[in-house]
Amino acid sequence: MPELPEVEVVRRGLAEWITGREIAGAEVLHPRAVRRHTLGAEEFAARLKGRTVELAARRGKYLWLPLGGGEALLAHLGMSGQMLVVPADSPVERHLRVRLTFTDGGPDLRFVDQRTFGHVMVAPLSGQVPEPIAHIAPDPFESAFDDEVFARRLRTKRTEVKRALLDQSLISGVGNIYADEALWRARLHWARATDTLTRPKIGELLAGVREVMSSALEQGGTSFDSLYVNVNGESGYFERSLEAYGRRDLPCSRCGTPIRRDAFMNRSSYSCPTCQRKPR
DNA sequence: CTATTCTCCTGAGAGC
DNA sequence: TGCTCTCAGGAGAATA
Repeated sequence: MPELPEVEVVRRGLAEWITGREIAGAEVLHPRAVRRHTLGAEEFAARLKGRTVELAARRGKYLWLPLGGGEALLAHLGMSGQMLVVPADSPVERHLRVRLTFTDGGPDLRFVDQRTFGHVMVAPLSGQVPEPIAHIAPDPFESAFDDEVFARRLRTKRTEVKRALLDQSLISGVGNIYADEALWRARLHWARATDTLTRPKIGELLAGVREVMSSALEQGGTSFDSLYVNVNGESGYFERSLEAYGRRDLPCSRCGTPIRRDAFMNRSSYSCPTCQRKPR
């Protein structure tokens, strides 16, 4: 559920509330949350103790907190992960997985994750980016993202355009929801073969990705309040602004045709049968 | 090498 | 009411 805009909302919250603070201790309440930290939960906690958070960074759906010494606390929210900034004496959340306390006695940073697809780890930085995510492409809001390189790589692939959008090594930050929204904006069917896309159409697709994510980010900002870093996918934006995703049988806002749901990669794909013509 | 499928997980909601 | 089934889906691992 959390895609680039939601993760960016979290990053901003962390930048505001966690930057410059020294970690007093870390507690791992569920080992699965640190499964990608190869040295284990105890080492994870020990590695964090006494470290100071320098800033909050993000690429695509990953976010990380540089800790100095060439290392960072790297996090992926998965499906249901939340980073909450809550008073240290707040009751333990039902799905609390990792808890960080700080030497200033201020609010905790808590990683809460119902479905445990998310994870956190301490990882070395290689340049600006944590080593474990070096294979991830820049996201479309980074200056490092090159539209021409994306277009070239996209047309070289032999797959469907939606699969390509979800391929984080090609473009990062796009998940199932914003993929459907971007395709609707670009009037592209999800199954369109990437090697048949024209350069102008790829331009429309990238514009669609950027527009929908920018718009979502503007509205995502509203779900953040002072002591609470919210990753609440269903708030505000989803009710009002989605044009395709989750709108099965509802009229397309451009042409009135009922939106169609197709099975796609063991999940769903929503599109307008009229605006987004199925390829032969 | 590339492209695709499998797997992990919990809770909400539907259907009987 | 309480059970079973389906669905939600990111991304690394496994497979074709």
